[in-house]
Order: sequence, then structure tokens, then C-alpha cells
Amino acid sequence: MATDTRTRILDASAALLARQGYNATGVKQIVTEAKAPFGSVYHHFPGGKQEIGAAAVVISGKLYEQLIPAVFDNTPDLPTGVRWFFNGAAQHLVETDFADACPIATVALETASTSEQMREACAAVFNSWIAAGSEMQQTRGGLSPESARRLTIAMIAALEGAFVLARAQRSVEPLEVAGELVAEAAEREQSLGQRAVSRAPASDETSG
Amino acid sequence: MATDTRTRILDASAALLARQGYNATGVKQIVTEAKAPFGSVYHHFPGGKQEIGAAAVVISGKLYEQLIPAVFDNTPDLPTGVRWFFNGAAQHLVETDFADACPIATVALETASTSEQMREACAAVFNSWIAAGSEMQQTRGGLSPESARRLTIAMIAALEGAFVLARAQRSVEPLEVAGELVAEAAEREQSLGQRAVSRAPASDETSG
DNA sequence: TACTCGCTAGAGCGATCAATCTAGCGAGGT
DNA sequence: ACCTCGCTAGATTGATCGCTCTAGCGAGTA
Repeated sequence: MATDTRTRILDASAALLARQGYNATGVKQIVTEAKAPFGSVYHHFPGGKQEIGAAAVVISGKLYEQLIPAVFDNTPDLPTGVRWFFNGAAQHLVETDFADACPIATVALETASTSEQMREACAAVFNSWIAAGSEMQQTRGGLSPESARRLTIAMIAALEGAFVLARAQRSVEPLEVAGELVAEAAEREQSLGQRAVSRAPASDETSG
Repeated sequence: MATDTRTRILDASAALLARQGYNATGVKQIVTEAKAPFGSVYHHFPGGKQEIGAAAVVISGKLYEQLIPAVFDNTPDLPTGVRWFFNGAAQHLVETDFADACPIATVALETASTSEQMREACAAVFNSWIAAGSEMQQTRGGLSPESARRLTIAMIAALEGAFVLARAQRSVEPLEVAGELVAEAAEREQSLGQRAVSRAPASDETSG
């Protein structure tokens, strides 16, 4: 029934890193939150705090990656999905009193220049999000792989930056503005993609 | 000749907070870097680390705010200015080995939920950037106050988020993609604004 | 010469940090 | 019954944290 010690440590770490960042989260705090014995930490994670952090970041990344299909699979088109995505983020931010935004952004900035292990873990998460978003936009939006990748990167960047502004200002305005910017870009990309598809459903480019 | 102790403390703090964030920067490290006597810290800043951090954030904010006119005043039009801005950020990021991005973003995320004093200082900086960018886009791009504010917020958000991705991935691709997204939005906004201006240079809206 | 006071100077406080250490529990194998 | 070993358990280490404390320097005033 109860999850094992290792899982509890990682779950607690993921939650604490998301809310406090890396440097503000202590190993003692993690084991207290996880109701885990302190001595078990360095048995399961001989690499210490960095190994815990890297593993926790990956777990958070996989969890949040599921939000992409969860939102966009129930959406009429790409731009609407983008708007739902940003609106949902804004709503969650308000509900958590502007505490829960991106689970790894703070950690990514803190550790980008100080821990190669942590930096790589964060980069891997971002890459998985980009891959998942790109595939979604290709299959559901009819975008080319290049367009899908660029629009996904832009969407994630706009979301991350809007989180920074929103948490500092305690306002969802940045999320609304950034979301609309990306949604309008998605409208143009999708109309271009669908036009190309409907014009030449299964042929190479041969028009002049 | 030599700047006074208080100024040296703030300059050193601004540099350290930009590169390491708030929690990773110690007061001892600040006075060492500033070549300042430790005892002077709590004479000049009785509020302790938070007061130093808040003042340093504001100083960094004013310094970086000057980049907006410095770039956009020498640019042919708004979209070109946006591209120069993001390209310059990307170049600086590469030159500093992906260490120097936004001077306050890391601090903003770290302290948003733990120190009201720090959060307000960061929010004030972001607001001053938004005000400066909005005014620039109104005067140079012919945008309405509302459009200028929204485009500025979007630009800052895209830049901040692209920094997060770029530092984690050690790649300027996010800056290129996000910059292009904002530049294209600026193209549409400027063409709309200029069309409106040339159509009705000094009259109220009376068209149907 | 006395006195004030803004500032320098750094020793030292208690608390907390990440990490190491030894000790022992307890299920599975023989 | 006995042993093994994955795991629990927490005391302890040395370093560092933000901060407080007293002492004294040195320019300005009387």
C-alpha cells in the first residue's frame, strides 16, 4: 500500500523543488516531508543531493508532459488548445496563490551554471516537452516538423517567461498576453499547414 | 576615486545575484567580492540580506532598462529592433558561456513565494521595463498604449522564457525562435498602427 | 585637547547545511 | 537455527549560513 522509501523521497523532492527551488530545499527537509529515514537517503542516492534533484526533476517533467495530450486531445483546434493551456496554467497559479508554476524552471536557472548533472536533467525534460509538443502539433495541427518544433519552443518559452512575470507581479496578465501571442501564431501556422494539406493531400511539392 | 562601501556592496551583490541567484549568494561572499568590511554591511543595510538583495535587484533593473532605448533608438523599425534585441541577448549569452541572462529572473523565481520584500522589488523592475518598452513602442512603432503594453509584456515574457530554455540546453535556438515570434507579432502590430495613423492622423474613430 | 558619531573591523553566536559513520533490524536463503 | 544483506535509523562531523556584538578608527566641532 504505502509506496516505498525511494519513491516517497522522490515525490517529496519533486514537490519541494517545484515550490522552493534547489538551493532552498534541504535534504533534511526532504526526508521529513517524505517520512523517510535520513540514513536511507544516501543508500538509495549515493550521488547525494544532486542525484536526488536530477531524478526528481525528471519525474516532474514526465508528470507535466502528460498535460500536453491531456489538453490538446480534447480541443477543437490548435489555437484553442493553446488558449486552454495558458488559461489552465493561469487558473492553477491563482488557486495555489502563485506558488505552483513550472516545476523545474527555478531549479533550471539556479543550477544551469553550477551543476552539470542538474543542468542536463533539466535540459532533458525541456527536450522531452518539445518532442511531445512537436508531435502533437504535427498530428493535430498539420504542421511541418520544423514549424511544429519552432512553435512548440516558442510556446514553452512564452509560458515559462510569463510564469516569471506572473509570480513576481502576482497577476495572470502576462499569461493572458503571452498565450494570445502564441495562439495567434498557431492560427497562422495551422491555416498554412491545413491549406497545404488540403491542396496536396498526399503528394510532394510540385506547385510553382 | 574609489566608490564608497555601500555602492561596492550593491554592485557586487547585483553581479552575484545575477549569476548565482539569491539563495546561493552569501553575505560573506558579497563583502569579499566587494572588498568591504563585514561589519559595514549591517550598518548600511540594517534589513540584512533581503534589503541588500532588493536594492541590488533595483540597480540591475535600472541598468538593463537602458538597453531598451539603446537598441531600439538605432533601429529602422520595431520588428528589426526586436530581432536585434534577441540577437544581442543570444550573443551575450554565448560570450558569457550561458551564465549571464536576465539579472533578476532567478532571484524572482526563488523569492516570489518566500520574501514579500524581494518579490515586490522584482515586480517593480518588471513594471519599469514594461513601462519603458511600452513608451518606446508607442513613439517609435505608432502602437496604441494597449497594444504597446501587450506587445512589451509578450516580448519580455518570451525573452525570459527563452533564457530559461537556452541556459538549460546551452543553445541559442530558443532565443532565435522566440525572437522571431515576437518580431512577427511586432510587424503586424506596427503595420496596423501605421495604417491607422496614415488613415486618420488626428481624428477620433468615426468609421463604421 | 576633549568629545561626538558615522563607519570600519572582525570575532563569535546559534542554527543549519550536505554528507559520513556505525549500529542494528528483519526478511529470505540454506 | 544461522547467516546474509538490503535497508532503516540517527548521531555526528566540519563547514557555512545570516546575523549580533564590542572595539576602535578618524574626520568634524567646540
